[in-house]
Amino acid sequence: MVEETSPRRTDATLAAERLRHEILSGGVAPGSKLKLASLAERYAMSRGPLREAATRLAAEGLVTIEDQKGFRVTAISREDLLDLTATRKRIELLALRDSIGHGDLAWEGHVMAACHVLDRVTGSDPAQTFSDRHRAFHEALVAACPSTYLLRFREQLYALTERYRNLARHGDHRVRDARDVSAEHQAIAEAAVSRRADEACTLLGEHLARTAEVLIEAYPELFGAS
Amino acid sequence: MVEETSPRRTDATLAAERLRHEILSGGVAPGSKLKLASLAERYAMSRGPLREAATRLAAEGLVTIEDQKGFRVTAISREDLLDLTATRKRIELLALRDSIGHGDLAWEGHVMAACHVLDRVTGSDPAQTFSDRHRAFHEALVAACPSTYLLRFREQLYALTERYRNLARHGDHRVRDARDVSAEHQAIAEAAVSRRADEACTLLGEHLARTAEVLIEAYPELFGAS
DNA sequence: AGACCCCAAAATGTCGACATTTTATTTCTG
DNA sequence: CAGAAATAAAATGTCGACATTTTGGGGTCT
Repeated sequence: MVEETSPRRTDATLAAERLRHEILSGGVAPGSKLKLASLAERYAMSRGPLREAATRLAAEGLVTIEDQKGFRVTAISREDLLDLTATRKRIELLALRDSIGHGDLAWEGHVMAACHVLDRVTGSDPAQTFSDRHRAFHEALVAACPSTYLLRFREQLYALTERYRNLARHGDHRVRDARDVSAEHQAIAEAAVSRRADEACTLLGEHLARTAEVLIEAYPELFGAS
Repeated sequence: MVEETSPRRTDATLAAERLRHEILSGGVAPGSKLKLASLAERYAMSRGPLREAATRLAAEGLVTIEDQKGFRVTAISREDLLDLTATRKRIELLALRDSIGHGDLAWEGHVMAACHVLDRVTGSDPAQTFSDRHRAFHEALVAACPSTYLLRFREQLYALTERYRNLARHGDHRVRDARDVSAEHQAIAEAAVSRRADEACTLLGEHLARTAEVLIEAYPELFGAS
């Protein structure tokens, strides 16, 4: 999907990107209010663009709007994580199967490249964080899916999952996977480019489920302090 | 789904509802610009709330934003309709299967009620238009699906489809179905409440595909004047 | 005639200020 | 002292005005 970057991004767009990054990376606590006044000061702009940015994020499920009471970061819960994971699995598998069916040689190359870069330590280029490379890999897997709607939904769900992941990591660092994530990724990539759709879907499904399990275990009670 | 109606809706929310209705009913041509100035005059409010309303509608896919160039009604195309239909079919079938699996007796009642009311002529209550009842029926079918994410996606896709339908009807009236839509609805409802999931999904899938065919045929070239 | 530049009209994006609602604090009462 | 009413503080929602960008038209030069 080509990023239609406008020649000159508007303040609202810029604010949306920045705020999205803050929420996704776990910088602001779930359920906390978005005080536009302080945000406006930090971002060095008026409240107008901030309102629009928050509205856009609300569309992605990262922010909730309550009339006359402003915006607040969407709360998290065990049920939400379960629903999110289950739905993501379904959507993601549909997209993967499509992608395997439609992908050409270039697609295979991108998948293998993203998989290769994923685990290696990119010593000199920390501009691409691990989260970015991880996102790029999963995106490459489904990139050949022809349905823009499905891909849009998938992206939304991926973003929401990423927030949970970053919140868990931010909370305490004991979320270290006992599993070999690297091997899982490689197995998925190989099955995908080899056009073994059933196997790839099975592997990806297990991969997602396992990720969710780790996250659920990471939240003993799910009451974030702040 | 309980409508969390805030005690006092804000102007932006009101504008969003009104504008959504206008776009869905085919009042404004696809691809046309949303001139906020004239809209502000018609709605008797400032451009601020209008901006927010348009932003929300952009999240639902009814409006597209281009930085520095404002908002415009999302364009329509044959490919978009095809993708939309295919994706909707997938999502809708997932939701229906879930709903059949989880629905209780009350759900069965609501489905049958919505189906019964659908075709009958409600002589004295035109407040519920046919579109509303049609929407209510399809919503009742999947109402027992436990996944809020899936239902949200389904609702979005349904709305987008409804726009195409209204545009076709608005364009020229020869979009009269040769098929017996009423019978199709009834068959789906019966299969659903009888817990014959496979049959219900097959019927609903054919129903959706047939609707899309009618729409595609309704657009000879798909170049809206204006 | 066609392409280019320049300029005016219109529309967008942003800001600061005001009215209203919510939220927190104080004060009064039983 | 508890609880509720009254009040003060803060935050939201909305408006009108200004700066910037896009858009459309006219004129000029090759």
